[in-house]
Amino acid sequence: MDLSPFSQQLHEHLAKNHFIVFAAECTVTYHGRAESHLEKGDRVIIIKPDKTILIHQPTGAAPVNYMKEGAIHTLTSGDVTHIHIHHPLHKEDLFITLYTIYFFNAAPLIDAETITLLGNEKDMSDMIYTNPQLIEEGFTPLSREEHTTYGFIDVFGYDKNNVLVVVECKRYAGDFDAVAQLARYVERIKQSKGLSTVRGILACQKLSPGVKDFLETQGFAYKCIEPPKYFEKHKKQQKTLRSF
Amino acid sequence: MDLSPFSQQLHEHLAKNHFIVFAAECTVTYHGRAESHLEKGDRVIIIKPDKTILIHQPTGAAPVNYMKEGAIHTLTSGDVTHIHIHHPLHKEDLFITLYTIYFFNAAPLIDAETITLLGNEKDMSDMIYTNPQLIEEGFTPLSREEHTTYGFIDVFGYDKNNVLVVVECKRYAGDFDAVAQLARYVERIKQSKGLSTVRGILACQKLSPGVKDFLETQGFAYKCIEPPKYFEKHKKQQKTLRSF
DNA sequence: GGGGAGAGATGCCGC
DNA sequence: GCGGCATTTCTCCCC
Repeated sequence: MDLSPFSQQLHEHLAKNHFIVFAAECTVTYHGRAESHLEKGDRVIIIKPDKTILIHQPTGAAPVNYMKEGAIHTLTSGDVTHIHIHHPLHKEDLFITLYTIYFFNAAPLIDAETITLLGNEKDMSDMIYTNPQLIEEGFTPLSREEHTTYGFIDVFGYDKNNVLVVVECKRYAGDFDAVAQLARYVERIKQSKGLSTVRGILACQKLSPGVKDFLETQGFAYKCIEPPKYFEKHKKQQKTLRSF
Repeated sequence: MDLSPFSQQLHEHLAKNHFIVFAAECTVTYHGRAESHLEKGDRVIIIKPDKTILIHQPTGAAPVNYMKEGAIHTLTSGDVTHIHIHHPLHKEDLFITLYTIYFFNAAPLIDAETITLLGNEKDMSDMIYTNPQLIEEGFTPLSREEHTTYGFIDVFGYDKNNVLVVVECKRYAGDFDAVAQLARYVERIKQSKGLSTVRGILACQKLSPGVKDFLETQGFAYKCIEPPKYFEKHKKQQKTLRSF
């Protein structure tokens, strides 16, 4: 049995590892970490050169269904086209049935660039290493060892009285989980170093409601610190012709 | 100054709230919760009817840049086309410069369907309500109160000795954070009810390494439970013609 | 609108 | 590969 003209076209672009984008009326079923089903509707389907597939509805930022790199795509066509995407490693299956194709495009896209991102938690702990007085007067960070047997500690060092201090950074609001993390790290440091006193400081822009009390109950402190931003803001908007 | 033919086309589809998809060689800069920059390369850009924008590189499941619903798109064109996306509520800005357009498509897509998803944590706690013996013999769940002042407790009830039990469900591996959650809930229940003894049970498929000891140190128990799956698995693969 | 918590989270790094 | 942890997490739901 031959494939339909559309399936044949899709097949050829898949074989060439093209970036494929099309809009279709379709149904979608997923079996894997969970089970999902989506009745007939219009969606945009993206298949990347690495065989990542994304299915987008007309609203929302997240794909309604997807499959990550490493899947095997299989086509079947009769009155309608079926795509079966199987991921052997994750033991997942995605079944798409295409009823109407609204548009179709594919091209061999090339992109060697990697995004540069600044203002994350790593930048925050870097800033504290460079400017330890942001935590408090007399704070001396130890040489950087992020991934040690002690755990994944953002910053640690000694205070002016030579007491070990563990600092947990959060970009925005410090929540209960952040306090739980800090408690685990302080406990691990105490055990591994055989110390009875280790201080814990939560460094963030603000605290979630109720966290301040919880933090103090545990014997820890809060230090207000904002994450760094290096790029200049475009204060002056570009001269524009039309807006939506 | 007039817009270029491409900008004019884009402008019209934006005005009509169409689902827009195009591939372009472009640069992208973001200012907001963090700062990012991406040098010239080939990407696929999606603009949804709700003005959500997604920028995808040829690999990976996550968009390299994006802006959620509620943004204002502004076009400027000369030798190249600039799109400025501004989100007044989130105080975010995205600047895209388009150098080459590889393909362009837009259509008024309609989708009234909502995805049906099964096998999540809610389904798991529903299953425990219906089959309380999964936790242990004699366990009696109380009426469902997910969002109380105590917090967001998955299941709670009495054991055969009339001792209050808090159950925290996890779909896959129970980790340190799950134990911390359980501890918070048990503590809040003890305080609010004035009880000295409240049991805590972590219900999940398996435990992360080290969590078993931590759980027992805190005086809590582990119960192995798998999340429910309702849809039949497609055991028999469809007859296929070609695979990738 | 903001906070808490789950997610088929994704992605990165280290072991 | 699995595990831990940040994320411009996203999304839902409730206050």
